[in-house]
This record gives sequence, structure tokens and C-alpha cells, in this order.
Amino acid sequence: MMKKKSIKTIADIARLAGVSKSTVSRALNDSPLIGDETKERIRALARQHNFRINVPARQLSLRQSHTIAFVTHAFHKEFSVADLFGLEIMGGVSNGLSANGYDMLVVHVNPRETEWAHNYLDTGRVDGFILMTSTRKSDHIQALVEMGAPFIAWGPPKPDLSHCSVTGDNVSGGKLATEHLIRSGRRRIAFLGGPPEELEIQHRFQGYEMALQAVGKSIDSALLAHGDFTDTSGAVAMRNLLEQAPNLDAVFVNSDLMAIEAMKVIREQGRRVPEDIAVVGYDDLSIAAHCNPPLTTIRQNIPLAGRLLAQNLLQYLQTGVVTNTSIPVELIVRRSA
Amino acid sequence: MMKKKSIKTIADIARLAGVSKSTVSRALNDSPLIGDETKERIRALARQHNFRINVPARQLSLRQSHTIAFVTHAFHKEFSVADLFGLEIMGGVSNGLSANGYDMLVVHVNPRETEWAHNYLDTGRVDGFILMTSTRKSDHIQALVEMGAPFIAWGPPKPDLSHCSVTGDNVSGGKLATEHLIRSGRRRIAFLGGPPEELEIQHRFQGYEMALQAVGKSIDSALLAHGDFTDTSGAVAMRNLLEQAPNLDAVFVNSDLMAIEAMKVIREQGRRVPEDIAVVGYDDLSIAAHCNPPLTTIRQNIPLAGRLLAQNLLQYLQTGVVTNTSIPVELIVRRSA
DNA sequence: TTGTATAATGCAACCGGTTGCATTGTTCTG
DNA sequence: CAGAACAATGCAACCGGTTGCATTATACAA
Repeated sequence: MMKKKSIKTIADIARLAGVSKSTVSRALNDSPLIGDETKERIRALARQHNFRINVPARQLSLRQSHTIAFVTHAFHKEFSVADLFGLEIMGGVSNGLSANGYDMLVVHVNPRETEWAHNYLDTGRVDGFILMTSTRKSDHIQALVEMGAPFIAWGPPKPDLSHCSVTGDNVSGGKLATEHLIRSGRRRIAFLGGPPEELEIQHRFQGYEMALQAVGKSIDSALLAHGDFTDTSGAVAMRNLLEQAPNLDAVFVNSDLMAIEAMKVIREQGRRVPEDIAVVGYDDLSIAAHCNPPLTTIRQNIPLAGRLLAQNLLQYLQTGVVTNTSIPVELIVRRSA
Repeated sequence: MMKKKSIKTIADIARLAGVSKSTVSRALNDSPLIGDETKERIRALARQHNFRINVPARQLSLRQSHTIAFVTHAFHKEFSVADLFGLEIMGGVSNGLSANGYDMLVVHVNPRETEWAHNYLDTGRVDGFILMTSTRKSDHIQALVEMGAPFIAWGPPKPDLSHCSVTGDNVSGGKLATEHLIRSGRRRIAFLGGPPEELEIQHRFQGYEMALQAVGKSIDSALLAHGDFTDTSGAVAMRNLLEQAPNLDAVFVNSDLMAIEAMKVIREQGRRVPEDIAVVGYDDLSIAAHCNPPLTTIRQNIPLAGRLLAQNLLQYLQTGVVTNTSIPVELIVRRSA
């Protein structure tokens, strides 16, 4: 039995090594002020007594927490498929943060309350935020900018505000999806979008429009519908589309989840996917590969997105450089289109 | 513009109120030592200067972090459907913790490395762990018990060790699923389980066995197969089953994800779900309702599970009482069986 | 040899809270 | 009215690190 008792603070190590606290602190932080043998001796001691530094004490002294809050708003009070996208990104973020020695705190916020940021920042609990909240994101960004909080957001940056962001290339996404449908001979291609006020959606619509115009077609408003990313809204919107434009032969849906529900509606109405109506989704969530038929969709490079969210935020914390990154998307062809 | 500058510490408030730091600290913590009007006066001041306490300082002083680590092991380095179950529980845990004023740190660990716990506990970063790691969970539990770390695990408790846990009632789950299949007239009911060495799986198998014995049937080893909870392993196991026992007419699969893959295999072999082969899953993940056909499955009450994991761990921290809770499961009948 | 860079280490204050104990002022009891 | 009990507050140490500014020792130049 080795007694690992009582070797808990740098003062203990200092006593053992016959030096002062300062020296131990500097040695462990690899300060150039400390002589090489002393440094090694102290480190060896720390190692064999498996000393672990006290994190709150360091945080207090350094006035930084080395912790980042991943801020998300769960639709249904609990996580669910609807949140899958944010969840998958969280995986990447977590990797990116821990690779840089940061911890990740997960915070759920009320979408219409912007006070939360103070409770985490002003208390010194976290050094910055990664913003994934989907509803009312714009308000939150506004609030964070106003209070000068360090953060990075997923999605296109608010054009009038200066803040860090990482987003998928939504214009290309819309374009790729639409081009694919055109190429496979579809004539009446519907657009089933998310909330029309969101920039992301507007960009995807631009891509859709560009692809159509490139082959000399123009927008038919009967082929347009919008949901709010929930499964039920996807079903409703699809029903509307089929009513407004019974002869449509393809639909580009702005999320995999809504796409899956849309396919259900299509089948219920006795049409087949993809024979009668081709469906393209968006996001390539892991369910896209598992549904029936497997969904053709636009993949956002989620691991990359997560990593960049982490890295760019940390970089901003250190250098103050504001980055707005757009990452490429790719078309994944499966069975539904 | 109000100057909110420089009102950052309790010392500032103390100066404004003309009292000492101690008094402010006590007032804010609602100590009975402080007179009512003083208390109210101090609080009012704190409020109007929107003072926020410094968390690291408090953590240092109190020697507790009011933070819990949610420990998980992502299968593929990134989150994915395979981790959905853990993720959904995380939502509940997060709610449970924040309702009690605790923060949640999310930690990914290497399944075969048990050193991580020291890095979070001995440094004072967290007060305890919630263990969701699936692979090698048993090793981790062992290690945590040995080091005397406060934690609670999802799943049946290791019988030889004393530690907190919350688990679904797996025996009932297996029984309910099997009974349902028997009731709907199925004769040759297969069992597609997870890793056979896991207690959870053994319990579900017991339920399966009990239900069969209740109607005078015994186990047929040709109807048994095991996967490791991944999608591909589900497909492989299902193919084996169809080979070993071509005439099976139902299968009880130990996870929704494997069940979805199993249904795919069944269809590929030209059999129909549920007409030819009925399928029952396990977990009622949110994808279960969205797949085609919608999956009949055993629901674990995930929000409840999350809440209990949080509550019981906190209770253990305060009182030292070890709880082992089993929560009820229910059969959700959809189209696949 | 004396003076002066230079390298290595220690002292003590500080980060922002909490808390045991002493102190002061009041009220109650005998 | 003295003495005790009690309520309200302040003092100062402590939690465990970091760091600016001495201080000491060694080397090197004049």
C-alpha cells in the first residue's frame, strides 16, 4: 500500500522537494525560469505521488475556466430525433475541445430568454459559448453580441453583426440537390423548406432557383411549401404540396426528418418513392441511411463542422480574430432519388 | 448608461452596503445569522447591480464543484444513431441536474482506459459521474468502486459490488415482448440479443424464456443469435437466424437499431414484415416511430431514467445512501408486430 | 578585486469566495 | 441592576493555485 494521502497540493510537493510553492508551480507549468534538473526532480515527484492540480484554484487564479458551454435548445424538453443534428455536431465539438484541453459543459436554454449567458460568463464558469439553438437563434446572437460575450454560432452569420460562425454551404446544397433531380429527368420539382425567415433556408432556396434557371425554368409558387423542421410539420407541408400541385414528380426537403415524414405521406397517397416522386433530404443524419427507402440527401460534414466550431472559437478567445467559415456539402445518392 | 463596472465581488457589495464581506456572503446564502432587514438590503443591492458570484472561487472555498460528468463512449469517434439511446438519456439527466443547480460536463472516454476518473475527480472539476459507457462498462465500474469515486451507472448493478444504479426492468421487457408475439399467434419466435455476457441481455433472455415456458414451450437454440448493438451486427445476426431457422415467424430484437437493420434483411430475402415475420425492438428510440413499418418495441422511460440518474446520484453525494432502482418498461404496439 | 549581468529561487500578495471565533449591542432573568 | 443569554456583525484565516518583485548565487567583464 502506498500512502497517497496528503499529497494533494503543490505546497506538499514543495515540502518534499525542499523548494517553495512558486518553484513547484513554475516547474509544472514548464516555466523557463526554473533550472532543468530542479524542474525534472519536481516533476518526477509529482508523477510518483500522482499529484493532480486543483482546477478551481487554477481557474480562480487565472480567471479563466478552460470550459466552453455548448448551448442548445431541445425541442421537446427532451432530446429526440429532431435534435439529432445538433447532437451529432456535439460529438465533433467535444473532440475538438478536449484535444485543446478544454471541457464542454452542455447547457439547455429557454429559447426566449437571453439572461442565461450572464449566468455562465459573468460567474466565470465558462470562457465562451457554442451556439446551436435553432429557434430564435437570431435573438440570442443579438444578445450575445451586445453583451460582448465570446461565442461562435452554427449557421450563416447575421449580416449586420460581427461574430464568429461556421455554416454549411447552403447555396451549393440547394443547387446540388436540385441539379440531381433535374439530371434524373424530373420536371416538376417542389421545394419543401424550413422557416422561410431563416437565412439558411433562403440560401438553399437560392441554390434551388439557380439550378432551375440554369435549365431555363422558373419558380412555380405552387411547388413551394415550408415547415418548421418538426416531423409533423413536414407531413403537413407535403400534404399541401400534393394538393397544390398533384402532378409534381420530385421534392427537395430541407431536412432528413421532414423528408422521412414526407415519404410517409407520399406512400399514404398511393404514390411510390422514387418511381412516382423522388425525394432528396438534407443533413445526412445517421437515420437517413437506415430509413426505407434509404434517403438521398445532402451531407453536411458534421465532424468537420464540430471541429471547426471548437477550434475557431478557441482561436477567437486567444487572438480576437473573427472567422466566418463555410464548409462544403456533398450529395449522397441512395434510393429515394 | 449605468455603470455596471467594478461591481464584481462581494467585497464591492460590502463596501456599498457598509458591511463586511462575511455579512454579504451570509446574506446571499440566506444564513440565519443575518438580520432580516440587512439581508434584504444586501440582496437588493446585489440585484440592482446585477452581481453574479464567482463560481470558481466558491468551488475552491467549498471544495465542491456542483458539476457532474456524464461519461460516455461514442462508438465511432463521433456520435451517431448507435449512441442515440445514451444521448436521449443525456437530455433527461441534464434536466435533472440543472433542476438541482448542478452543471453537466460531457466526457468521452477511451473504453479501455480507467485513468480518466482521477483527472476529473482528484482535480476537483466534478463531484461525481454518471456512467453510460457501453463497452467494457464492467471494468469501469470496478475501477470507480476501487477508487471510491461517487458515481451512478445505467444498467443492472454488478452483483458483487455495491454501487448506485438505475436500470430498466429487463426481465419484464423480454417477457412483454415475447408474450405479445405469442398472443398474436406466432409459433417460432427468435431472440436476437446483444452481447451475451451483459447482464441486461441475460435478463431479457430470462423474460423471453419465462414467457415461452408459460405456454409450455422450450428454448430452441437455432432461434438464438447475438449482435453487439451496431447496425451491421444486427444485419449479420438476422441473416444467420434466417439460415439456421428459415421457418421462424417472429423475432425479438434487443435494440431498435438492430431491429431496423433486421427488417431490412428480412425484406431483402423476400419476406414481409409483419405478415411473414413479426419484429419487436427494444428502447423505443425516437427513430422507432419514424421507420417503415413503424416498429413495435419495448419502451424504456427515458426521461424518467435520466431524472433518476441525476437525482439518485445527488442523493448519494449528500447522504451516502446506495440506491439500485429498476424502472418499469412498457410495450408499444405499432405496425411491425 | 570590485562591479555587474544573468540564472535560479523565494516571499508575499492576490484571485473571490466561506466560516470559526471574537466582539458588540440587546434583551431577559433573578 | 448585575449577569447571562442571545442576536447580529466583523476579523482574519483558509481554500490551492499564480506571479511581480525581491533576493541570492554564480559567472564574467573591467
